[in-house]
Amino acid sequence: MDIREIARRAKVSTATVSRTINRVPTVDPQLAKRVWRVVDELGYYPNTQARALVSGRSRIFGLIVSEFTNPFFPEIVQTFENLAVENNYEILLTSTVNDPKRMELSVRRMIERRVDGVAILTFGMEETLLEHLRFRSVPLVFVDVGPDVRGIANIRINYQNGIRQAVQHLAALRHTRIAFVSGPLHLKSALARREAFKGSMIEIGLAPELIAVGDHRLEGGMRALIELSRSNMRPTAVLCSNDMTAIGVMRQAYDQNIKIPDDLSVVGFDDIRIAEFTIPPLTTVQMSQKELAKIAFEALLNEVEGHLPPHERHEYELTTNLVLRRSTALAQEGRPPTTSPKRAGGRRARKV
Amino acid sequence: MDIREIARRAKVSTATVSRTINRVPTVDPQLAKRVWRVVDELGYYPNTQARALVSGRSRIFGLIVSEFTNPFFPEIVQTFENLAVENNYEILLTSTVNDPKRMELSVRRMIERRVDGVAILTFGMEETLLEHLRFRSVPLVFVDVGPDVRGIANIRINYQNGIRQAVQHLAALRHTRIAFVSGPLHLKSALARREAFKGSMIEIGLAPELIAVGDHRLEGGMRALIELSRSNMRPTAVLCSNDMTAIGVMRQAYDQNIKIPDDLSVVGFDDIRIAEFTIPPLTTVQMSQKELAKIAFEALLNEVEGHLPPHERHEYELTTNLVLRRSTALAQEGRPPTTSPKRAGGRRARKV
DNA sequence: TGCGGGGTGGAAAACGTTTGCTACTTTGCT
DNA sequence: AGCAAAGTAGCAAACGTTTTCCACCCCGCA
Repeated sequence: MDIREIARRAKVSTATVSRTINRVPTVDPQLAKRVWRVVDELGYYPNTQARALVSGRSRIFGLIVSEFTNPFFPEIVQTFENLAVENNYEILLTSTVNDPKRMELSVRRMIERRVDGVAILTFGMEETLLEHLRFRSVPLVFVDVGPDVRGIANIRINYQNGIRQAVQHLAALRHTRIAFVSGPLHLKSALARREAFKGSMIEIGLAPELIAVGDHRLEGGMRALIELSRSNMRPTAVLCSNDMTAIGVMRQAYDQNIKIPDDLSVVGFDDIRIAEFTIPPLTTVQMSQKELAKIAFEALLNEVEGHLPPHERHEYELTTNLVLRRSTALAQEGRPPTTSPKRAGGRRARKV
Repeated sequence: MDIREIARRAKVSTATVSRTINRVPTVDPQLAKRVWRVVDELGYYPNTQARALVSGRSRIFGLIVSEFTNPFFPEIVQTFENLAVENNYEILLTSTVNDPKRMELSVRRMIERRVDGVAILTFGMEETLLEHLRFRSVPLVFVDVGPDVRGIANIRINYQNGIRQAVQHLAALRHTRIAFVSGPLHLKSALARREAFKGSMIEIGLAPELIAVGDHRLEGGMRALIELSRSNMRPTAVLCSNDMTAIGVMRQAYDQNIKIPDDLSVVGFDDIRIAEFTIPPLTTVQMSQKELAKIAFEALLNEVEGHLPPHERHEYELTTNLVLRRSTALAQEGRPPTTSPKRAGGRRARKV
């Protein structure tokens, strides 16, 4: 069943059917009504492929992430989809799983399906691949550390803001031996977080000495805590480069019978969904995934439909903020005899 | 840049280019090589929309889930995508967010993009909507409780298996007061789980009396534990209808200073990713999301490309299995003085 | 030498839309 | 009443492929 069938039954031309469906205002309301009736009766749905072919616009946005199973992304995908349906777009969702082959494939898939724009929300994309997209002048939006190139929108992330808040929060709780567990150091985003930590410590006269390197995953957090608790400057608080690391730290603490937050304060980064569900709920620096997705989508929409000056570099910013939950407490030395009555019975000798 | 451009430069017809690209064996290797060179030089990528238009096959599979932020789905989406790229398919991912409007939109989007098949991995889809798909004879695969209709593939889930294992595991640990926290009772899948629990209890001579109803979310689990611990038959073990519920139970237990697993054993259902990361790691009944996605994808592929008898009802089965972690232990009464040395110091009087 | 047949490559139709152009109808004004 | 202008609707080309014929070439055989 195609547009011609509709035209025949409504006794009009296909042009009129097309115009009716696309709500072109020049068609007579009488006719339009007739067309709509047939459309509804037959349950006609226009063929998007044919549309795309002739109009040159697919109404598809590509979304490249690294892995869906990375808890950072589901919220992003959901928000992106919500915006997409609102604006009559479809999403071509692609994951790189950190595999160069898959990255290349991702880009190829985007091009073959003729997406109208691509949001690249993964770190560590090879620049040569992007040339393919830029070459076809597909609008692009990058997060955080996109190549500094005209014609690519960029979302800069203000790590400093949230991390400073976290450090100062810990300092206010009388912590001085504050450790940092970084992410893998080849990631620009991980480096940026570490630098923000150092800066924030120095600002308030503390030495950023206790730094362990993790891998942004559970295991790295666990290892890092082992390493840190062996040091002779054992920390009373740990700030982590992401939430999974923090969860790893808490898990390791549990295994070593270190009570959180009584014996050790832990702060994460990202505020992924489950941060709220850990035991205890994790205090963390929020980098709003909703907001990020929203900015990314709107940036794309701007590039495609808005009338921004082309070939300019468009910058957006996302800031980060501390959200307090229950994984931090006064440092042990300075704490009054009884703190939170609910979490009684914490103060047992540390085992390590 | 299109196929004609390639044809011109390679001095062949578009037909030959098309055949070359599609690896039709009748084209002369000499010519083919010439074509490929031009293709590579120009970085030509065929236009999928044009392809789809003429071939009638979009090479897109629809995937309908309820919400990406539901931790049950990311693994499914990831696996589905992996299989898709392997088979040169694209995914049209759609979420219903449990909103009838969005469900309708989901179906409409599938039809407009002319997907080759749809996997419906959400519970509670309105049947009338599916008529639209069936009417266009789009291959469908349902999970669990699809309408019993010819031409729709169905993945049956064997809840009984895993739940029986869970109950017997608890019984073996000398638990007798085993409670169940169900999901929302309008969900067939929740009902099935509850029935499986009842059956498994009765089988071994225990009365399935302690049943609270939750909502498959954290909050429901928390409320359920409050309710259960008020009862005069306080349970020593709780089996939950899904993992989020179990996490809620554990959270509530933490707040009430009930030690898990020492004072209370907890078992979840689903084995979502984070079940491994809770404190303590959650013992749960695994309903493999990878496996589910795989079955769904292959079912679709069978319907589309395989030569199964059409108009027959194809059934698949997914079984469930208990995976042991650390949220269960011997019931308190029957436990020897020292159990796991690592988790020392649990045995404090319960506060509730 | 002539003919049949297998193997290759090309011309052109088709897929289902949108849209520029044209032609017709109506309206309003003089 | 006659004409211009405005408002509507239709014709047909175009989008970029695949695929069906069909024609051609070359080979082998009689």
